[in-house]
Amino acid sequence: MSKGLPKRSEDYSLWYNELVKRADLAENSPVRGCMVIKPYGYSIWEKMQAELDRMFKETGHTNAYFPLFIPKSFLSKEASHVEGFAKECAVVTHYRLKNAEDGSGVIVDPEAKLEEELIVRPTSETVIWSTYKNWIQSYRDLPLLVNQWANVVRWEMRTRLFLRTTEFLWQEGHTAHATAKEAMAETVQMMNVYAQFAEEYMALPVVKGKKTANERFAGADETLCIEALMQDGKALQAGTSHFLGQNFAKAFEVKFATKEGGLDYVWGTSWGVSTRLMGALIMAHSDDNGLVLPPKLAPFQVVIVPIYRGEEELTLISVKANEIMADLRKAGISVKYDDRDTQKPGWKFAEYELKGVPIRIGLGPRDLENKTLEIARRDTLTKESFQWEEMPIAQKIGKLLEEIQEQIYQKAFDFRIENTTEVNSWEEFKEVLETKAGFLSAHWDGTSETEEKIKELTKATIRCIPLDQVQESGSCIFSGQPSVGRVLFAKAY
RNA sequence: CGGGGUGUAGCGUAGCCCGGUAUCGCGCCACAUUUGGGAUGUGGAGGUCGUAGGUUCGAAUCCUGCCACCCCGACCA
Repeated sequence: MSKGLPKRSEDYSLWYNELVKRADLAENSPVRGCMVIKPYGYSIWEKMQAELDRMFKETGHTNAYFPLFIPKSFLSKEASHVEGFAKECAVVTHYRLKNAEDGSGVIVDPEAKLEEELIVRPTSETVIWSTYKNWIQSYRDLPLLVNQWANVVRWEMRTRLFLRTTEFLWQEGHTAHATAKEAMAETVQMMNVYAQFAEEYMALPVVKGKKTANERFAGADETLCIEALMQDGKALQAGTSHFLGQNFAKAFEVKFATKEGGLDYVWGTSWGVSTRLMGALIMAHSDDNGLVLPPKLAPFQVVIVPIYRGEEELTLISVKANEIMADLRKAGISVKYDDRDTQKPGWKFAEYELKGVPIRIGLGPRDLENKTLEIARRDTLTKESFQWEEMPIAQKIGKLLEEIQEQIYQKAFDFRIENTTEVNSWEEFKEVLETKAGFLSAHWDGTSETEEKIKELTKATIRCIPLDQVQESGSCIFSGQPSVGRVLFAKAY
């Protein structure tokens, strides 16, 4: 039992915030809305980065880095883009400080005003497309497949650790193509990469879909997304992939000589996932005892806790523990041996449960005598006694890790199925939303007006038009107008 | 940015209404006994009471501004 971690059923938000802090993932910083990502939390992010980066490279992308600052004029070149981001931009107006004459400290030097203000990037489309103009002349320069790992700033009204912070870390892919078809294929491909990552590594089942015009990225012609369901029944947009059409190419005059000898604007995409995925990971699997991490993303997959009285016992146990560690590491399993004498075993058990370590091995004199190990699973909180002779330890643990990865996915998947409800009337819609929440699969007439009205009345939005949407005729739950298929509604983070 | 709430030691808090220099628990340090689910005892350290002003002989307490955090709206990955 974790000491005083709030219960999910009592106060989900409080549970989330406390968990993030107590599991040493992140904490608030002195700057409003910004967070310090602590070493344990950052290790998880690094694991995510490593897998995503590998997947991006396997699909032909390379990394580059563009500047943090964007000239103000760039932002206004694409009309809907500036409209979407203008209200949440941090602006640099001066480049120097000086000592106040009254000795009260340091002040902004009014002499050092910038001629053109700089925007701290909320996203990098503009600065990247202004650069692409110089990189692209011919169809031979295409496709251009670039990703960058960066921080961005969006001055949000309300922030929450990982889910919405003023500054966040992310990756943004920006590609340029000769044809719309190719760009669209890229957009779809990257959504699939995200979905695969979420499901295989985060053990997070997602719905792949298309955003409605209302929810689309500012400057995109089409936005694809992956949507996940959290334990409190709210949806979380976990990643987006945008088909930009020729919007940014036109705004930044990016033309290329076609194979046929013509001149055309290039077609673009952009796609990103952020540290918000950390929030999704935490909320999807964790319980009232703390974090539950999927083995594929855990900073260490196994922790060995020695149980001993006195130096001699510890020495004997450590010999066996080192042997186990060597075996596990040889099999590619990450393991930590916590032989600190400063904390007691019970304390360590609780601590590693809070931190979500998938497997804990207890090793004491009784085990040495009986040739056993105590193996405890974080996801089910069950313990078993393992005989050394039963099978090689690396094989045992390897199998168990796979099983855990699979089971937490399955648990989240079952949860999503149970919490996806088909509704067929406005009354039913409102009732299910209030009593059960989750995804509501319902007919919609396809108009923004209806979507807005529903949002206004219930706070629920259309999370996506699922890619696997079944074509069936029905009538809109709100307007009664004809509809060709169901879309997913939910309250969202 | 609007409404509500909170801010006192690393963390959680009492004290505030009714002004007199801060309570308790956890944690921390030392020693001893302990170690298979967050040990026990004894001793000890640690506080510009979020911050800047104001009122007062005197402010954690009363007043004002600011900052941060939480909840509810509007905004959003």
